[in-house]
Amino acid sequence: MEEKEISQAVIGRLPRYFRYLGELKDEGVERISSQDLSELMHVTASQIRQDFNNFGGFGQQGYGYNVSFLYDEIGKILGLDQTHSFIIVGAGNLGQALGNYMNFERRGFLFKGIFDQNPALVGKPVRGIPVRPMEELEQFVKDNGIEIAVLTIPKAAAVSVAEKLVPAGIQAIWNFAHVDLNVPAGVQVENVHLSDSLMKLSYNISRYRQENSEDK
Amino acid sequence: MEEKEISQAVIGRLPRYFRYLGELKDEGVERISSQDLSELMHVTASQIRQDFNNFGGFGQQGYGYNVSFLYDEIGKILGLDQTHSFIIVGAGNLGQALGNYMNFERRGFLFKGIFDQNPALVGKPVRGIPVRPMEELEQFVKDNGIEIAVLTIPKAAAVSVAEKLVPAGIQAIWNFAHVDLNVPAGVQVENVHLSDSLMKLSYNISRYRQENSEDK
DNA sequence: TAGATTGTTAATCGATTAACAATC
DNA sequence: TAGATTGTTAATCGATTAACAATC
Repeated sequence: MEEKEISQAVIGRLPRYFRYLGELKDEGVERISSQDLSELMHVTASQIRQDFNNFGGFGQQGYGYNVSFLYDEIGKILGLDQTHSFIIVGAGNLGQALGNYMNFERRGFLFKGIFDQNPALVGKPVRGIPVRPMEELEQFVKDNGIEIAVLTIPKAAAVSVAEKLVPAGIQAIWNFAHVDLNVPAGVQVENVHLSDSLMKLSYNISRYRQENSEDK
Repeated sequence: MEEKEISQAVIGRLPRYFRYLGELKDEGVERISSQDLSELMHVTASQIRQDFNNFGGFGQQGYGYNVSFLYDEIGKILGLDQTHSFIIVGAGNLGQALGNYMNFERRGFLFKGIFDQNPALVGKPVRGIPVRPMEELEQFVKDNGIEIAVLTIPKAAAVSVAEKLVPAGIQAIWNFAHVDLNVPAGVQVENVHLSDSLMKLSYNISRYRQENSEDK
């Protein structure tokens, strides 16, 4: 029964495959070889074949991969054949921006509610859904079987909100707060630490400058 | 002269060290051993020492690491001892949210301008800075020596905007558009693909469910 | 069938962890 | 000095790449 665990390195590449295959599909491309895909995506053909084979044989010798089939299969692996309900906790700039971002819907992520502890924001509609007070958070998650909570609140608040969400039955947290959350195994956490990302960019700017001044 | 290249795996961990050290510093902690830090951060002490030693010896045998010193050093490595000017291209929900996000300033990232091709948005102030029309983008980058462009525009527009930014002298692109940008070496690109992140989360939800239904 | 291309095993590479001598 | 803890080398682990037999 014990399926071999797929490494997060592989998982991390799946969305990119999914994107390229979606584009190929839209262009009407029917089949593609690992070689052609590797040139398009700038990765090795070997890696592509290894990655896909983690999930079973999607291709055919002498033919390659059927674009549409492979696209659908990767979608299923990513769970995109199902819908996922989500709420946003924190109706500040970022929370509202994510609430208004329509593209998540297209992938089956359904925006169900948004919460804030600031009374001035409560009632304000975000994409037609009024901001709810924080007091209603746990009951709302329970009543509506919410799967994903998006945390766009300051880090001080994030830890305690996570602690409330877990017993309410949340299954996953998409964490934009700049703090590491400690949740039980079984609750998935995906961090988006924007300032970390910006720091990496900053490092690479500095490094490049240094390299090019040294080489003089 | 050839410095040994630091792997991106190491770079990717630096912001997290920086965050923990900043918190320790704020708490008034003066020194910490790799062992103690490893327990706090849930990584191995060995990795911590290896990571730091990529940049030279920051510690002292028998003592550990001076928190404040190490914090400053990592800040320097990340280029946070210098300021970086940035502009935002795309004044939609996400662009405005990032413009209003104050915390970047604290790390030396200075918000210099915001652009949009929608005439209805032009002139609208975002954190006191009026949205400029796209036509002014290149000249503005040149005139103000802008280092970083934040792309919060649809993917179709992102590729052509990047092609304009490069000759205008942009040094780095923080790319929120869901597309891979092809820029010359020397222009740093850091991608924030939110939907990819959400797909990973979705995968982990599905995987966990499967594992726990199989084990029944 | 012959050619093309996968699936998969083996080889390589790089990153992580362990171990310990150096040294504060 | 003795104890603690780094810096660094060696061992292990995992991920990537190469190679090729299987097969469409």
